[in-house]
Amino acid sequence: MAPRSAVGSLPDQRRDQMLLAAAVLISERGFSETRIADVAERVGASPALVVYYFGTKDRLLTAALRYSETAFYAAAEEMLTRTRSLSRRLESLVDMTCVPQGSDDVPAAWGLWFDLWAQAFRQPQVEQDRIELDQRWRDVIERVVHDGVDAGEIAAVDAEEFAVTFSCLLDGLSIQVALKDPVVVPERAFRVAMSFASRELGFAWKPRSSRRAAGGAPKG
Amino acid sequence: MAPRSAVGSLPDQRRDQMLLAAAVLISERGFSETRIADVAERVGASPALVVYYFGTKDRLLTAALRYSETAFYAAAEEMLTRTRSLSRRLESLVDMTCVPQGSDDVPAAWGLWFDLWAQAFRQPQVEQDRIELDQRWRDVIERVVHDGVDAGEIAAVDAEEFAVTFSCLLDGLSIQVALKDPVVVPERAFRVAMSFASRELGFAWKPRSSRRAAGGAPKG
DNA sequence: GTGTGCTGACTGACTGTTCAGTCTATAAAG
DNA sequence: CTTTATAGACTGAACAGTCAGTCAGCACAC
Repeated sequence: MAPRSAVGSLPDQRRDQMLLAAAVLISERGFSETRIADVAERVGASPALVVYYFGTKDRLLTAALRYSETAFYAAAEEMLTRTRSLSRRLESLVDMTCVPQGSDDVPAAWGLWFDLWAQAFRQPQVEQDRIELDQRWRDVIERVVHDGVDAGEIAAVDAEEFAVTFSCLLDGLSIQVALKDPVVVPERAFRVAMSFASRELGFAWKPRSSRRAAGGAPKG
Repeated sequence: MAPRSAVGSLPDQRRDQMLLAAAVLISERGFSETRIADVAERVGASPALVVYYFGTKDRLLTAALRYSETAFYAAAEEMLTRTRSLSRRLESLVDMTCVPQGSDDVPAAWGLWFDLWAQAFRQPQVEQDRIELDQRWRDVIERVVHDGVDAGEIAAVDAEEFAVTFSCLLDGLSIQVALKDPVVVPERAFRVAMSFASRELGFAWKPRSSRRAAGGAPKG
């Protein structure tokens, strides 16, 4: 099927398959409800093989968490290379966190965040990982702001302080959206986040009349 | 020990003991890591008795979640009766969410939030409960703002919009604090939240030079 | 004696992990 | 080219521990 020596050995592919499968399952069912037999079945292998690769269930699941979060940030940074305008960039960032998306590629689904937080709250190792990941996220925001200043789109501001505040606001908004709060629907979360940013940074922004239909993720 | 017919029958007391114990344990270990036997041991009863009262583990745990969240909002509303000034009220609300507290009375600890969210994301019944609870929280904020307007402390604003934004910001900040992010320490979370509120609502607010040492709560 | 609070002992199901051993492929030896 | 050896990927089956939930019955109140 796949060219053998394309990139990554066969075992490496297996590993990634398992991590992806685990990430999807965690997102759907939750960390503790994910059985290693489930992961095995999803990649067409025996449970023993999963253990063979990861040694223990915990290591598999935390690796899966890292795997997909890393993918999420990679996607964010990749987006920045395609988009240059400050407002467009911020819109994309908000989209990534506050708008339902059912991509199978990047299962940075909300379910994962909840379990990542719960895990980070109790496991020191995960706690450290999360801190680094979140710092990276704030760095992305900060850089976007600095670029906007450098490009003359906005006046100078305290980018770090903005990044802290904005990232927290996004977290809070995405929680409401993820938990289907009828008051904080995706369009509103988007509008709240963007109008906050435009107010704080001082650029003009108007909500588009109608954004992409607020559909549930495609899902099954 | 306790007067038998003080308030609530003996069984009612038992029930509450169990709910409290369960809440504490969930906060410490997490929802799925909390065993019926643990709860039983903590109240000095047999595991069978816990089942006798709640029928099933799931019912116990979700009831415990509801129990402590309700207690949290009750405490918030009680605070409002003691405090009248807008800024003081907001400070108290921020304190309740963003400052570490180890009260045994109100175990609305952060661990519970993470598990409540994870549960709400997957269980429709819990989802509904959480929505109602959060609406209540926004109502508290909204009322505080309205009172401030009525008392002439601030000019009229869109209180509902503020409540949505502010509650989300608080959620995000409290996550960082709970997960011990070195960049968002409690004092900073407090300052970010309050300066946001003062900016949006238009009242004067200055960070106190040094707030209560960022540390352990008074404890029992 | 009837009901309620309560328990100890038990079990049935689940599931992470182990292990002995199979299969395939590449490498070395003859 | 054939045979043998070695390693790594992989599996089926069993093990061992955990735990939610059951049940028969005890104690005490009314």
